[in-house]
Amino acid sequence: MINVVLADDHVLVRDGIKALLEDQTGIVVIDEASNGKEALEVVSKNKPHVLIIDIRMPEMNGIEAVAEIKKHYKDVKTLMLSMHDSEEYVVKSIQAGADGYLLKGASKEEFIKAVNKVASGGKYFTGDVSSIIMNNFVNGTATKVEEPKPVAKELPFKLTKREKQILSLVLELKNNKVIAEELQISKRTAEVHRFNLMKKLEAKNLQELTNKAKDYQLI
Amino acid sequence: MINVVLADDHVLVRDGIKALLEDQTGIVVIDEASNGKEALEVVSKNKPHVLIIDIRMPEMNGIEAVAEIKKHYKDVKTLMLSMHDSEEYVVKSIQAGADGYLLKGASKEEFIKAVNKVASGGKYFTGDVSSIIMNNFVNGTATKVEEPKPVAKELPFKLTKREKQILSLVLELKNNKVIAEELQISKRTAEVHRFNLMKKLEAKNLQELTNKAKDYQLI
DNA sequence: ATAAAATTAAGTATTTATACTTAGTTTTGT
DNA sequence: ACAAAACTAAGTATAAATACTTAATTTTAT
Repeated sequence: MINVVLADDHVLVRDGIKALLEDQTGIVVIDEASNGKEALEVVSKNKPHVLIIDIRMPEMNGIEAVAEIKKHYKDVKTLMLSMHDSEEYVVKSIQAGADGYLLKGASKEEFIKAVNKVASGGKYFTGDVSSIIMNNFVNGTATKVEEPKPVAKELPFKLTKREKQILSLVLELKNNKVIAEELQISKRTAEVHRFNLMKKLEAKNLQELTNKAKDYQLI
Repeated sequence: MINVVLADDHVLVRDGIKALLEDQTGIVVIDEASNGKEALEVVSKNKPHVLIIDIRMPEMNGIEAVAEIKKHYKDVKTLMLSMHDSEEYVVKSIQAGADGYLLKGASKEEFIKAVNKVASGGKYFTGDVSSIIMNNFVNGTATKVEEPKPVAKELPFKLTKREKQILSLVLELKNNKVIAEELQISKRTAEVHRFNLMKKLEAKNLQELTNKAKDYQLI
């Protein structure tokens, strides 16, 4: 049985969520609060498994409340509720230590999934805010977190789109045959592009080509 | 109008997704592929806005395909499809540069939301995989970020001193003539060493040689 | 609409690399 | 001292890259 505390300043919203969750065996709403301060008190009294808390509330907002709670009751899981996918809210919620984030328009199924997930020690952030998370926190190989890149030399030439494409394949040490197959062009064409690249970069072998490509940051 | 390419090895799945998306104005499936290699070709030919790609496929899996595509067609957005929320798949997809991740059980609404989101330059990772993302990539106040472990593979062979010497020159993309001059040996000798290196590392081209050398940390 | 730029690809000759094999000459370990 | 391992390098045949040129399409910009 998962014990839940609901914090939202609108009774209607609390009732709605309660209805949504409670005809589901396994989840029970044991107490409620109508602002952040109250949420703190209720959590300290009841030690629920999960606190579902709205972000915009009077007295003390949900994010501040969660930051406090996470300091003192580390095993109370927290699920943020918000009207919109505000970047600021999402970022601050994560920094505060929230275990999940749902929009108020979430379906019953998603609500239940989220509560179960965070109760069992996982996280649940709705897909609607994934874009914000990825852009602000994740630097996967291909994602940007604004690296301070060294100054590139000025290009005394311009490469066409196709040439850049072929350059990148050449730099992977692929031979013309492979490049041709990959781009669905004739091997002879690949050769021409490679030849033009060598000319433009004034390289007389692959080694020089990679070096210049690095210098000009074509890499 | 958003142009989509679908890659999945099951025709039924493709048909299902197509049906799901196409009665929605604004999205059109312009081509299909049944494995990763084919996906590469189709993408190179059609330059779609979005590639929806299954992860488990024969020939070349979806993650490898996306990694390739992201290198050469940076503005083709990619949406991964997977049966389950496998940690490995999610992590590798993000590292490959995927723009989104959906489970096959996603609703029509979520599908359409995801396609629109990635097409417009955003990200869409379903809530079901948020836990994985948070645990692996996000270091909010309370989450851990793990260091990448550079574990070298065990060497199933031994390189001689001379071979290591020549390997390092080969990896600098120097040709046999240059290497021979540098080491004051005959070009033919350099060739033999290079040949033996290729054999030992089981590489069939320079590209594979550099990759294996990296794997075994001979670099 | 049309000129300029880009992409495509063939032709030709020369140089390198690849894929081996064989084999003579050092080094090195015990 | 002596066998094993390492280094050297030639032979041969095939495949690929290099270094160009020419030129037919296709795309892009004005």
